[in-house]
Amino acid sequence: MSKCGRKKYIKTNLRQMTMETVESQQDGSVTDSVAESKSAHMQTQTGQSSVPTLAQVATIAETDESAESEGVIDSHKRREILSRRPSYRKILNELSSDVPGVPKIEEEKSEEERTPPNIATMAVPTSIYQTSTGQYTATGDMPTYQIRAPATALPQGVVMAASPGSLHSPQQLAEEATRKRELRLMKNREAAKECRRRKKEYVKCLESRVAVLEVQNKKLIEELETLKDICSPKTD
DNA sequence: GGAGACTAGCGTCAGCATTG
DNA sequence: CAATGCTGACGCTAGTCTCC
Repeated sequence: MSKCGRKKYIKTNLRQMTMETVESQQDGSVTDSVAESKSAHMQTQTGQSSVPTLAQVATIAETDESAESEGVIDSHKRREILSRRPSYRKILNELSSDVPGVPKIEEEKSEEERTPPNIATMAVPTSIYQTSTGQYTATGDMPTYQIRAPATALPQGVVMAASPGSLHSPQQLAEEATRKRELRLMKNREAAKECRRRKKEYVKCLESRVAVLEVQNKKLIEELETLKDICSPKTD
């Protein structure tokens, strides 16, 4: 980032942080979801609790209006509240079982089988659209993009170490630790990309579903009006 | 045209879930 | 039960928009 951008960023965040601080100081309870999530995350930094989802945060904000602080919630209940929701893949697949036309997010395995290794493929963004009959249709370019990290694509300088038993010196151990870290970071990087892709797909799917339901709702309302007219003809 | 606001996307960390 | 996967949150960067 340029220095200008960096400055902008800091300023923006300072403003947000200030506002959050003011809010939390004003009423003693956190109403801002962002502030809530941030504070929750801070707790995780100190090893206190897990991170709530946005929806969960909203729920917490709603249900805990009367509660003065988190201390009121006993640890078990809080754990339930903060429990993790299923992955986007699961949610979308459950969704797809309700609505036959909704495309499933494909399993990792099949993606790998489909995509030759060492090849990064790019496709135009997935378009999930509805047909005139209200069915969801997924175009053929379902995998929005896939940048597969080839098995041999370890970062430069990262060498496949020998088995742990053959490591002797502290230096070797340090190198092994570094290598593991690099590997983990690389995998996590890819996982994060994939996760974001799925999330976008999931959101698109939900948006499509909303569109379909809105159309259906409109049609039903019109049908109802028609039936009303038929059943109660005007008496002039 | 410059400054600030807004947005999208990325890398990383942390912690729960899943798997072997 | 350790290793791995998944995902929310955070910090950051870069691009675009809007206002002056």
